[in-house]
Amino acid sequence: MRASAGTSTMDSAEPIAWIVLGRAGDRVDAVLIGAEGGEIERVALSAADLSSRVGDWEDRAAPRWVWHDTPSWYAALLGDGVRVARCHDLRLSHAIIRDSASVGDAAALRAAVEWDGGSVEPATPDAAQVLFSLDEATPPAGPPDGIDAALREFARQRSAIASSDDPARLRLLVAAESAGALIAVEMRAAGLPWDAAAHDRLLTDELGPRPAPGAAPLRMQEVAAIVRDALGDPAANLDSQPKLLRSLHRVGIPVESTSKWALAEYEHPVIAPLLEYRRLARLYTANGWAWLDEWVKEDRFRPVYVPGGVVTGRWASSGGGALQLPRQLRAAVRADPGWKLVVADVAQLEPRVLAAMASDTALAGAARGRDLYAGIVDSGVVAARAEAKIALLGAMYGATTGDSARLLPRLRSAYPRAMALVDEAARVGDEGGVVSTWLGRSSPPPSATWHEVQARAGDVDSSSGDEARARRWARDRGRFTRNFVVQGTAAEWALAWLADLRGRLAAMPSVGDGDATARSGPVFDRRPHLALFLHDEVIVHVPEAVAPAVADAVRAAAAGAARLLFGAFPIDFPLDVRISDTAEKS
DNA sequence: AGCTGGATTGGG
DNA sequence: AGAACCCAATCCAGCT
Repeated sequence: MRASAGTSTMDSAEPIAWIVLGRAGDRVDAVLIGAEGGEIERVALSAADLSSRVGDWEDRAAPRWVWHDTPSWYAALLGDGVRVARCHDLRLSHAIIRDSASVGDAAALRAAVEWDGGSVEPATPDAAQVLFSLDEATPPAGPPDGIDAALREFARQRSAIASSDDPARLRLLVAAESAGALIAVEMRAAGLPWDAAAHDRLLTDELGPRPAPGAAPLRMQEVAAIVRDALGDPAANLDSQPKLLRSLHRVGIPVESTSKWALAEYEHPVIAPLLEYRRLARLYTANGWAWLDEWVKEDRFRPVYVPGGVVTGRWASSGGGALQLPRQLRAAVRADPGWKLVVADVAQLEPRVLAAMASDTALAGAARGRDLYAGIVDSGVVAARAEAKIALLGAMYGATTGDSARLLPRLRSAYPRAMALVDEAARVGDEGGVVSTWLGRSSPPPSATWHEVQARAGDVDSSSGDEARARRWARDRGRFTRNFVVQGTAAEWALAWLADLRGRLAAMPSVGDGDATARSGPVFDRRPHLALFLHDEVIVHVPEAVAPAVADAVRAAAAGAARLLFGAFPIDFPLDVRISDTAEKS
């Protein structure tokens, strides 16, 4: 290896397309690769130089960075103020390509089981735990981080993609997934602007002052006393489901569950205060002061996002409950002084994606430029918006009973192509097959147990119980694959939207010297940045002056995502976009 | 003591 | 009013 890339790198005939990184103790190995896949140069760096060298290469060559796991490289780069435009996350790409039904030969990838694990990043924000974990005898499982392993895996992946039925789509998918990995790290680094004082006021208004450790909040105690009074039992336990159930039975409420809906069936003085108690308890335990202390530091909520954490390709989160931001708490999401939030969500993302996947021009027409459900009503398919919604959701989720199932025949005759697509996905899953999203993410195959259950039902001496169970499992799987193709493709659209938007934000001018900066870290304190992503919603934290331009960029990115996935097919993805100080929904 | 599964409520 | 898909987080009960 040469000690330095020098200037010869930039003068060489072949431009740099990829730079693969790997670790070896305190050394970082970088391998520069040309567009044709040929190795241009190998460079050894000291870990201390990594950020400045990556920054130089990024400015001069704008390569796609290839690394084993995005968080374990990119978090430190961002901390040093280095942003990169593109990467190829080997771990995430491995999982997609390995399972994609479009890949002809995935045997080599399946054999490389060392790439199957999760990210090595800690699930908690506590840096001390990272240090301790390094001292452990058994390091946390994760993909290999050396250069040779990375080069071999990268070669396997490129070869497998080339063997795919549609290499361009699969390339698009791994690029989008990798862009998501960058964005997840960036959003954690920048954080969601969170007004801890406003959150505290909200808690105090609802629950009373913060209680001493071990004590319940005052307002919860008061409501609990009313509930116990109505139960005629001063010692009733309101937090244990079985005990509460027995208490309810004693006062003549024959519920079988203590859920909100079951209780709503009965008229009794205990019901209203009990529901109020549950609401307060939920707020206190899930998003109370303890949550605030743990997850909000210096007015930033920094959750751990897990790209690709859901089988369908949706993101998951680990800790903090980032993907369940309760409506009530949106008031605590607050832009820094001189900054605004651009809050945007897509109306009816999944049915629009379905219309485009199926080339269903009738459904796309109903969706054009307006509320999709209203469009279905206007087309005379059903009488009311609520019916349109329930029928379409039922079609995508696989409802078999109730109003939704009753309305399905009307959808089938109005939108035969869209309905055929989901019905076919259900049939394939029901029969044990694998289905794929628009870009080629495939559903996992049925488990060995699933196959055993089906096989047992086919035996000559199978019982009716065996057969009923096999049918039930088959139908369950059919509903899963039915939904998988739509939810998974919607996740791909959302990734494309996010990646396009990220590029537009990076191209916007940063704030001037006299303007307010945000408390969002070295890369993001002077420019608009993504602050939250929630399946079909984004929140961008922006300098006040550029808020309208960012709102336009969010819309343009949605149009870009539609073009990227569905080309010229006429499908709209209208957004609800608000410029505001908080993230509250209208 | 620590794990798992059920119940519940929150998100899409 | 619920059902039907994908989830996370909490607490409690019951188990090892």
